[in-house]
Order: sequence, then C-alpha cells, then structure tokens
Amino acid sequence: MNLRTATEIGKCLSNQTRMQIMEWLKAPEKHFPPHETLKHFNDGVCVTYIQEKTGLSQSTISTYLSNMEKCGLLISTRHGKWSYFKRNEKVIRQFINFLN
Amino acid sequence: MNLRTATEIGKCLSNQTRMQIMEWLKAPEKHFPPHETLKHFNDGVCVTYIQEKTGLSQSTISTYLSNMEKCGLLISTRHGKWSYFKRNEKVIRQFINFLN
DNA sequence: CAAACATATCTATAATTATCGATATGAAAA
DNA sequence: TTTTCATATCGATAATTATAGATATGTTTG
Repeated sequence: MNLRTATEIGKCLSNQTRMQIMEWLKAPEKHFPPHETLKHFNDGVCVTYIQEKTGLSQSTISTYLSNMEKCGLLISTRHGKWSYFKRNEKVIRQFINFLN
Repeated sequence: MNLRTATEIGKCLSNQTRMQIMEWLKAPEKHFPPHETLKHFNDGVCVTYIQEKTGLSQSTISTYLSNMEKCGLLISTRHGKWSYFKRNEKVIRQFINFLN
C-alpha cells in the first residue's frame, strides 16, 4: 500500500458514520435483519438497511459506500436490484501493515 | 478504543502530510538529521525538522502535531525550547484492534 | 532583563467535504 | 412495456478543514 491509497482510506475513516459502518459490517448478523431475498450475509448488507440504520439520506449513504469501495475498504456485489457491501479484509490488513 | 476516538484518529490520517509524518516517525533516523542538542531519537523529532521536511508553514505543522497528540497518535516531550514528537505505538495498536 | 529562538495559538480566507433533494439509471414485476 | 423499487449521480448550499501570517508564550543566552 502506498501513501496516497492509505490517505484515501484515512479519509473514509474520518467520519463517525463511515467508521460506524465499518464496525457494523464486522458482524452484520448482529446489526442487520436478514435480507428478505438473500438469506445469508456472504456479500454483506444492502444499501437500504445501512441507510435506515444511520438515518442519513439515501444519496449520502450511497456516496459514502461508493467512496469506501473506491479506496478498497469495501467490496460491493449486485444481486438483482440490490447492492450488497461487505468489508474488504485484505485491504484493511494492508492498511494496518502500512500504519505499523 | 471507542468510536469517537477512532474517528478522531481517522481525521488525523485523512491528510497526506499527516500520514507521511506518521510514516517518517516509524524510523526517524532514516528521515531526519540527529538533533544538534539531543543526540538520540528517544523522544522523536523536533517540530522545526518536521516542518522543514514538509515545506508547510510552522503554524500549520504545529497545529497538525498538536491534533495528532490530542487524539493519542503522537506523544510530545519538551526539552528546553524544543518539542519532540514520536509515535504512540500503544494507541496505534488500539486503533488497529478497533478496525480489526 | 533584553534579545533571540522554538513552538503555540489566534484570526482570516481558501479549499474541501457533508448533506440533501432532484433526477437518472438499472433491474424486477405487474 | 409501463410501473415500481433500489441504487447511483448531479447540483446546490452548509459545514468543516487547510493553511498562512501575525502575534503570544515559554525558554535559553548574552
């Protein structure tokens, strides 16, 4: 990981809501209802569930998640009309190695 | 470590210069001259050396370092008229644990 | 104690980020 | 193939952060 990427990740972690999302996604089953269609959390949690839990607007959360994916913190997967987001543990580990 | 503290640390890591300072302070002897008075790096590096290396103004760097200390990322020690800053590895570890 | 030096804080402005409502896109379902 | 639902993007404004110069504070030295 290089300085620029690490800083982009830092930016994503510089906001309480985004940091909170990272925490929730550590254990989605503890923080979110199972999705009505997908029964598992293999690909994480859909945007609406995250949005509702934060109380912020749909567009704000969509932008957050999109940026978090862009810098590598999250992985997104589309299933039909839903986008699911989960943590990218590999990149998180690289970021941690960079800090250490 | 709680959400608020972790986010404050995230804010400090959301700027390329501050992230760079964290990196330099991993191995001060590789990036800074030995101080004319103190011969060792036990307490880190003085403000002027960091300021000169970044090219930013004295007031900006002083504010950066002060905030980085406030959230626990750095430890500052005064020796005479100089302030030295070094990494706070314990807090860095706590931040990493929070992310993991 | 006055002068010089290192750092910290204050004040102001430029730059960036936060956030939302509106609208667009894409996918399923009627 | 319209309608509906989920998500993404756009455009605008509010809020925060970046940054510097000026000034204050604290420390050493003449």
